Amino acid sequence: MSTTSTAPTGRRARTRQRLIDHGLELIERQGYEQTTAAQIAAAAGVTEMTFFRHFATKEQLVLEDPYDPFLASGIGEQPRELPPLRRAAAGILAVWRSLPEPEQPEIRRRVRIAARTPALRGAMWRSTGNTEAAIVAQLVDDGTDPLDARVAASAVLAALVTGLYAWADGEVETLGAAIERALAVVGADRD
Amino acid sequence: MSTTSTAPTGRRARTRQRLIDHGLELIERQGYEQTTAAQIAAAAGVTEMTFFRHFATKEQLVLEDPYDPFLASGIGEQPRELPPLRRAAAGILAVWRSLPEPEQPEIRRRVRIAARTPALRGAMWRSTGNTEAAIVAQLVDDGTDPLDARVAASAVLAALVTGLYAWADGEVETLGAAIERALAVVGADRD
DNA sequence: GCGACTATGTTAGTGACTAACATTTCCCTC
DNA sequence: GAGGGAAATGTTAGTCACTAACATAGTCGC
Repeated sequence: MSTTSTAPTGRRARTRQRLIDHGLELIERQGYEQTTAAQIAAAAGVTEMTFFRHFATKEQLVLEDPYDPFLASGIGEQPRELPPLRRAAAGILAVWRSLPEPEQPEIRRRVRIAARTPALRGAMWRSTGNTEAAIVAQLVDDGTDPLDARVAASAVLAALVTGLYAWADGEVETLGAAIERALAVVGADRD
Repeated sequence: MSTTSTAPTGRRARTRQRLIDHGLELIERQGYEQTTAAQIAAAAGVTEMTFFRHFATKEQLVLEDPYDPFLASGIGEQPRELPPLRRAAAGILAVWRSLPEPEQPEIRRRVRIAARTPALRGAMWRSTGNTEAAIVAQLVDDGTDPLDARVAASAVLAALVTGLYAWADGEVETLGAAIERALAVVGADRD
């Protein structure tokens, strides 16, 4: 096997990347609804069918899960006396602070498109499913009632996504600042 | 003008009601994706075109905003010392407690369908737009920073919707109990 | 170079919607 | 209780997201 496990370079990977590049550019220029899958495919030098073989839906071209179930991993280290919402928020904040800064320009481009496209704002919630499940599992593991855990997880992710939108729109300088503020509102630090 | 402002009974209203009745029944029996707009229209004795004249999208047949911007009206009466998330949660809880019990069977039917249909879970967030805006406006009016207000509003609504799902799925006995629990998790009462 | 496998192309279809125009049904007025 | 005009619905012909079945073309190990 090749050692370049992080950046595959086969034919399929190249086609996929062309679809992403041309797709995001077209969508930013013309808007999401005004850009058809066929257009993107043509721009990438490929047929519509091939587009859908790479992305099950048009949404997925934009919403390549920017979320990460890994975010939930810090929750277990938070004091159990805290109520679930604050434990979740504090745990995510701790993980975030320990992470290297991610690929911001690419993520921001995607989030900005999602923030401006009503149809995608809804889809964004679906794409957080894995992360939400991970947060719920972690909270329940630590003894939280399952319903309370689901409520807390959805609230924390809603706050996070809202913060991301603000960052993508330029209301907040850095991604880090947006996340810190969003999590503060849901009680990551004591209020 | 007629005095029956609450229950229109014209031809259009009757057609709309037939579409809702047959639509919800078909969808509950066969699933949302498996039920086409044409099927629903035929069951209601009209054409597909008429269906879309009553509901801009198939989603809207199910998601006739069960949310109410009126929920935001109690936020102004909460103490301003509270952080925004808790003010929003406490305000909504206060309004809820002051309301008469709504039409539960109909709402529950809709929420249950939405809870079981991934495509609708995303759409549900879009349909809370008005309520979210009302909460944000109320918080900002009372002096909250706009970004914090948006984060708090989205978190409160996420909690509410998650509670509603649990109620529709039968995990919580009453709608009231579901709402109280969901709002408690986001700090409606002191923790 | 040659097969096996993978990536892409072709064709034909379904279903959610939209636009433009024709037709029916209701209801209000005289 | 006709008649006219608006509201409600029907018809037709599309576009676009997405799917299925089968055909072709690159690619890679050997």
